[in-house]
This record gives sequence, structure tokens and C-alpha cells, in this order.
Amino acid sequence: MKIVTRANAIKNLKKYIGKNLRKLALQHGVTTFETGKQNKGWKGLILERLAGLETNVSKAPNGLSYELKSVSFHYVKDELVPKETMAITMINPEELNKHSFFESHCWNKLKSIVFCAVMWHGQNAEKAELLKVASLDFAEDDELIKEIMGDYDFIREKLIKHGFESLTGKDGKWIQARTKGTGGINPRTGKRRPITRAFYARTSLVNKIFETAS
DNA sequence: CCATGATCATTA
DNA sequence: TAATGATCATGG
Repeated sequence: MKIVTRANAIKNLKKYIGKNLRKLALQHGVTTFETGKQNKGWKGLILERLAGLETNVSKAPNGLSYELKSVSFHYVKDELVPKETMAITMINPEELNKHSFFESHCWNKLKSIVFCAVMWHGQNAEKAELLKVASLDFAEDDELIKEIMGDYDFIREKLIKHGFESLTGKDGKWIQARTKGTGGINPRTGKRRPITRAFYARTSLVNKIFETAS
């Protein structure tokens, strides 16, 4: 087991800025989509490897380090903006009910994030260049954090009052509770898999992070 | 089996 | 293009 500090991970990743991640994925044995299947998570997996993480330590329930995240960017007019939202962490209804924002996994991950911007070249893109790597440390009294906490509380209250089912991706100014799960039909039971949700950072928040890191 | 990586599809 | 909901491959 190798210990990789956050500073170290960033240093490792910075060496790859401007490189084509697809090629690197191939070299590191990370499946992308050449098998004819669509692995949507390959960028994240290869970045974890490049950072020096041996395996997937990103669940980080107990302890740990930092979150490695990547987001696709594309141009709108002449500006580089996030194309997609960024998954933060899964929502566990019971924990959301019990934990305040600063006790949540959501905050834990957000506050020590290692952010990777990746250029998006279209659907099923064959290339993906690493645009930039940045680490971010949020302070508990940061104005932005206060607003994010407001969103968290709003979603939390909605869960408590109206139940998990009532949550929707429309809630929240900076973060949202979107569906996220395996999806499809469970081949064993033939029934729909249960809907699960996760906290996502809206593009406006991602953009803010991107700017702050600039 | 299911949580995690994050993108894809659909609609307006 | 933007926003929301649905989906997929992988690894433990």
C-alpha cells in the first residue's frame, strides 16, 4: 500500500496536462470503449491511476484523503464552460436525515477535492485531453459554502418532510439530488432496480470551482 | 450484488 | 444549449 498525499497526487497529475487520456488509459490497461462497450467511468479510473492511487480508494467512507473528480468542458461561444454536472457522492437517506452539512460525506468530499478539467470532444470521444488539475480547499465560513449548505438543508428538509421519492434534480442552486444508479432491469427479479440518488454539483458550481482554481 | 466512476438520451 | 432523469462498465 502506497501512501499518496494530495500534493503528490496533483504533482503526478500535472505531468499529464495536455496529454491524450485515451492513450494513457490504453497503456495502463484501463478499458475505455474499444471493446464495443461504453465505459463511462474510464476517465475517472485512469486519473486515479495517474495520480498514483493503487486501487479505488475513492469511496472514502472512513477517513481519508481527498476526492479525485473529473469534469468535461466544452466551448460555448468563446468560453470554456463545464458541459456536465459533477457527481459528488451518493445520498443515503438515513444519513442525510441525521447528519448536518458539515457532518456529511458531501462536505467531506467537497472540501478536499482534486479537480480535473478534461476537454470533451463529442460523444464517444476518442480523445480526451487533460486541461487542468487543481486542488481546492473550502473554508467553513466561505460565502459559497454557506449557500451550498442552504441547498443541502433544503434537500434534507424535503427528504424529512416529503420522503426520498419527492427529491428531484430541480432542487438546489449549487448542488442537486439527481438519480444515479445501475439502472435498467434487474435480470434476476425482472423488476426495475430501485432509484438511488447522489449529490451533483451543478455546472455553475463547477464553473466557480474552475475559476477559483485558475 | 451494488456503489462508484461519469456520460448519454430526451425534451424543450 | 441547458436541464433533468436514466443508464453502463467495473471492482470489491
